[in-house]
Amino acid sequence: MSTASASEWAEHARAVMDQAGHRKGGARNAIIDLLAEQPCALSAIEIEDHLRRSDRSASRASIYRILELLQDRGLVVRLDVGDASSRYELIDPGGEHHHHLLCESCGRLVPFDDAGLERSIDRVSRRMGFRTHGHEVVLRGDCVACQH
Amino acid sequence: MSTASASEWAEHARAVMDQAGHRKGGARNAIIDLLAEQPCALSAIEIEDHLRRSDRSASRASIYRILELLQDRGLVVRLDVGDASSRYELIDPGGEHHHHLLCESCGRLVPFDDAGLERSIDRVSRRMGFRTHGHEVVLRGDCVACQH
DNA sequence: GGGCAAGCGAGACGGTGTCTCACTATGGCC
DNA sequence: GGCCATAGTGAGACACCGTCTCGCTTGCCC
Ligand SMILES: [Zn+2]
Ligand SMILES: [Zn+2]
Ligand SMILES: [Zn+2]
Ligand SMILES: [Zn+2]
Repeated sequence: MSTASASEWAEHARAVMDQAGHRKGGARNAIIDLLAEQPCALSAIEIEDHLRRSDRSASRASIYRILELLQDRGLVVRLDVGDASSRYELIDPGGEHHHHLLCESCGRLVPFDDAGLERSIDRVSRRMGFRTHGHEVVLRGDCVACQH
Repeated sequence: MSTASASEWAEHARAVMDQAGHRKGGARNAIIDLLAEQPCALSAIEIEDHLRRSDRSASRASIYRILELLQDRGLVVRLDVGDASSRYELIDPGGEHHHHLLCESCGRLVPFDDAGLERSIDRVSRRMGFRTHGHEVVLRGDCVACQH
């Protein structure tokens, strides 16, 4: 998620919302810009804090409302790693996505991607007869930095 | 999770707790028995409800306390599918485990397992240099019954 | 049986996420 | 540009899950 592709995503997101008939919105623009420059997922509370410290804050209700809108349009994905709060991150319009290791030592979320893993998921999904719209993989353990 | 292996697990769980120096406990026994007869994961609130309707209820504090104990001993696994509450299910002492499809139509949790998926997870974990203690895979979509 | 610590219950508490409702801003229309 | 309908937003009340405290109960060892 380089700076270039990040602002690309922001424009893409705004275009999608515009095309869907939504008016412009200050809070929504601020959230889109914030998400665009993140390397990985943010919780709703983290978004609230970041915005409060910037020049454009947003109320909690708006944050959840906007995140749900962005999810419905396929612009953002919500992921739950089980630490009492969901996190949100942008979806690459090119279809690329990644998964996460939750480090039990430092608590950080480490992204990774793997084509073989994606193929396995597709395969088992077909074998079971599911029609899947998405999936989530969370590893728990120690990241590279935390293996003393 | 047949009835036979379920009661096996209950005995196994009680033996592990006993060997770890824990005294007997009524609430703990009730929770172990309840988990043993479940085909898939239950939330803490569902456990509370089930027990309240039975002849041996347990307070919420005890439920969470006991579930954490069982987790620490590797008898139970907690999984989060993102609907605002964690769910708990027993771990097969033979090492077998499964993953889940969360059906977006009927809301049910459908278990499945797949050796290829497990291999992929091991492989990517090694490739990234993680030391993992566990993992979670959640598919979202429609189960077989919900594909009109 | 007596004593003590583990096990447990009841309820207060905190944080995340939802809901309502009034206010503000946007874009179409004149 | 000015008006209006309504989408967008903010503030706060609210609900829920999970945590914590603290006093009571129960199992276990002597
Ligand atoms: Zn990420
Ligand atoms: Zn994937
Ligand atoms: Zn299950
Ligand atoms: Zn697995």
